[in-house]
This record gives sequence, structure tokens and C-alpha cells, in this order.
Amino acid sequence: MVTVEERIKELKKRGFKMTPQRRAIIEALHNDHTHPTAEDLYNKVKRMMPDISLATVYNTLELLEKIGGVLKLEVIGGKAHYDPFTEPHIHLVCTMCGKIVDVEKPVPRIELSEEEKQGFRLQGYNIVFYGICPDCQRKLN
Amino acid sequence: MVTVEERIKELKKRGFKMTPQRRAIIEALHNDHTHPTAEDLYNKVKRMMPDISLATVYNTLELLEKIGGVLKLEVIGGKAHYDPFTEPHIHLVCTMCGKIVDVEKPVPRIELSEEEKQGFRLQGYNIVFYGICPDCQRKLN
DNA sequence: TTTTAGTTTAGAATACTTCCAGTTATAAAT
DNA sequence: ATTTATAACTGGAAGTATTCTAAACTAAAA
Repeated sequence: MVTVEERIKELKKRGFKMTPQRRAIIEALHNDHTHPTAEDLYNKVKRMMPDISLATVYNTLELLEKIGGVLKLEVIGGKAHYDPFTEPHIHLVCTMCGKIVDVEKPVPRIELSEEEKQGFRLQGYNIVFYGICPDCQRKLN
Repeated sequence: MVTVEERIKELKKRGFKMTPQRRAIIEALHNDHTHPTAEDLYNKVKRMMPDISLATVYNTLELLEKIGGVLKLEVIGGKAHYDPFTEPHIHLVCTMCGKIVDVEKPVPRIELSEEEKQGFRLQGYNIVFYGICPDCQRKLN
């Protein structure tokens, strides 16, 4: 797991300025394993930094995404979730409440032949499982 | 590949009414292998049926989704795409323009252990490859 | 036919995200 | 330390995609 300091070092190395807002957002993201949305992070950071803007959270997440510092998960119901753990891994998504958890399992290696690639220059792939989480199963009864 | 008539029969069997709008939307969807958005379908159907409403397209797609008659793909950039081919298959998505194509390859079987499921009741899984399509590669030069 | 319950329509409402203009702060240069 | 140039921040407006609403309409059953 990459640390907060490593992410910050990477940003500086690329010539971006370090600000208290960025540090707070990166820390909040790294201390949160629930795959928070931008708004979740905004609410967390606002407790320590009441004047921060939601736009700054979006800007910082976009910046992190560009340098490979966060995975943006656009899986269900219009709200993007962010994952600080950027190594390839499988996600498990609840189709009722949208909750996302990581699956601790080696990602199966899937290769596409040249024909299957259809001329695309491949960048990677995602595997997402769908299901109903324990909480929502309980609500069904 | 399931036909338009089979989809319509399925809707009737479940007690839904058949309307010219629904038929037109289902036909437009089945004749389109580009994974259209709701708006794409709206624009296509409007040529034959100028008074149709975008809301009807959304309603019909939601209805189809409920009976398993279409796959809703929420992969990139906020706009849902719809796929009339509902057998499990791999998708290839362009990260520059959002284009989606099907991959003709048997879907690898991936099993999760009880521990890996974390109490979820599984419903299925998706595999999505990301890359840059031939058109967008050309634009890069 | 008549009935009725489901469907369509247009536009309003909502939800998430991006954009914008003015202000402020960082980091480099002096 | 001070200055300076530029990047980043803020709050609110704007932009998209989708859902909601209420009135008018219509498919299908009686």
C-alpha cells in the first residue's frame, strides 16, 4: 500500500504545489477503506477544515487520478467512488445500496488476442462482481 | 441472440402492455450494435415517431432491464450505454471517446470462496477492458 | 362499446460534476 | 525576508444525465 507521503512526494516531483487542502484530502482518502465518494471525503475533511470547497475535492481527486494515485470507480447509480489502493484488484458491489468492498484474491490473468483487441491499445481491465451485501439481505426479510 | 419478437412476447407474458413506442425502442436497440445511450436511441426512434419522449425511452429501458432484456453499462463518463446482447461477455471501452465494443471470447470462469464473498449473495460479474480505440489513436498523432 | 389500469408526454425537479471569476497561497527568485 | 509569478482555492453558477410528476391518452379486458 502506497503511503500518503509517497503520494505527496509524487505530486511535488511532477511540479504540483502542495497545499493543506490536498494533504488533508489525500490523508482522508488513505485512511478510508470504504471507497468513499467525493462528497464523503468532503464531509470528512470539512470537520478539520471547515472552509474547504467541494470543488477542491473534485480537483484533487482528478489530479490524483491523472498521476495514478487513485482508482475512480464508476460502477452504479451515478456516484463515483474512489479507491486509494491502486494495485489491480477485484471489487464486489452491492446492487441494492451501492456499497463497494475489495476482494482479496489474485486477479486472474486475462489475455486478448490481436483479433480480440480489435485495434485497441490496451491499458488494463477491471473485474467487478455484483451481489447483495449482508446488510441489504437482512433488509429483505 | 434473442429476437425483438421474443422480447415483446416476454413483456406481454409478464402483463405489460405493448405500445408502438415500446416496439420501436426495442427494435432500435436490437438493430444497433454500438451500445447506444438512451439519447442515441431517442434520436433514432424520433425519426420514425417524432412525438416520442425521452422519458419513454428511459422508462422502456428500465423495464427491459428489470426483465433481463438489456444490459445497462455504466462504464465511463456518466452516460449509461445499453446492450441488447444479454449473454455474459467481455466489453472493451475506449478511455478517450467512450466507445464500447463487444469482445468475442469465452468469459473466464471466476469463482469466489465463501471468505472472498464476505457474506454477499452473488448475482454475476463483469469484465471490462480499457484502452484507446483505433480512431482515437489516429487522433493522437 | 365501456372501463380501467397502465403508459405517454413535456417539463420540472434532482443529483452529480464541472466550470468560472475573483481571491489567496505556494514556492521560486531576489 | 520580500517580492513575484503562477497555481490553487472558493462559492456559486452552469451543465448533464436521469428521474419525477400530473394530466392526457390508449391497450386490452370485460
